[in-house]
Amino acid sequence: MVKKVDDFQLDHVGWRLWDAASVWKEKFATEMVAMGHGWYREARSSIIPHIRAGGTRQAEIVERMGLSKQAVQQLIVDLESSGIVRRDPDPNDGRGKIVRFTEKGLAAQSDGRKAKRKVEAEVRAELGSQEFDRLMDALRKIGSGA
Amino acid sequence: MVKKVDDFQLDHVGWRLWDAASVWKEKFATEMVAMGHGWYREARSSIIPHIRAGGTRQAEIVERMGLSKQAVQQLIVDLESSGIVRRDPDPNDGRGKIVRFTEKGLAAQSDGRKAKRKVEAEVRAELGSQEFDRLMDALRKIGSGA
DNA sequence: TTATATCGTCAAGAAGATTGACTATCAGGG
DNA sequence: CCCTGATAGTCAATCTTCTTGACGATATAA
Repeated sequence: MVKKVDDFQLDHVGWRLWDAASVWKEKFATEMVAMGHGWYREARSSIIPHIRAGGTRQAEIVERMGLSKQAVQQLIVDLESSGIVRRDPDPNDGRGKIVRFTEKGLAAQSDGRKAKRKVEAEVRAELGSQEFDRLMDALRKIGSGA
Repeated sequence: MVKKVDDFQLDHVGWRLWDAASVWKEKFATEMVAMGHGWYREARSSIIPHIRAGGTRQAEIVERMGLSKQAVQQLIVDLESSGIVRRDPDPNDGRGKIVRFTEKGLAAQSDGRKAKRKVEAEVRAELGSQEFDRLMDALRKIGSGA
């Protein structure tokens, strides 16, 4: 199925942003699957960039992602059962847990970066370097300010 | 809750596009609610721009939206029970149904256009007209081609 | 007229996220 | 040292959005 715009009222920034973001996600997911990460799914993978090399506390991931702690937990549990991350108790806080990559997780993270670079390079080629940089500037301006 | 980027790996086109699209959606929803459309929710409202003044066949909406026909139907049923649209049998095809706006629906569509213009104007003001136009060009290039 | 395809519907369920209720732990003030 | 209140994580139930599967009715073409 193909989305259409033409004669209706869809040619505005909001839709264009969403559409472009969708294209990006699809390309990225395709790359990840091609690299053998069959477990890859949007929601799960959205956690990955929030885990530091040395591990990140669950509460910090919650804060960073802007989701409820329960939602984040469910995603982490899924990633855990897929062998992407593991959780250790926080030595400095008996309540806390630290989320760390497993070997498999580190590989996924590395492939994720590879996929990101590849898709980004495609977009840059499509637009030209200068226009790409201008796009990024504009997006940063109208984004959430992060 | 606030999303964060800083020292992680989130400053790339995909995330920026998604983030900017999120900001847009939130602003738009806020406008709609402010105009009294309490029924407004993202999924439901995504149908509205696909209904023509003279009505649109359900099957055409399905094709345009790129969702399953069942998903589209559920959204239409919801809109119907909120009094936004009604459905008449298609006089030219005993199988088909034509989705039309009610009075309330026409008002919502009109307010939707108003909200769109308002939010778009905000973004244009933030970027400057020239940069805004360049952004739109770039987004059209990297979008789904519609 | 008889296949075949299309249009819409009903039902069940997966995926992602939410809210509410609860336990364990921490940190600060008496 | 012991309350009090805030924080970290968990468990359970539920909501929204969308999917797949099965189906009846109508259209189209051989």
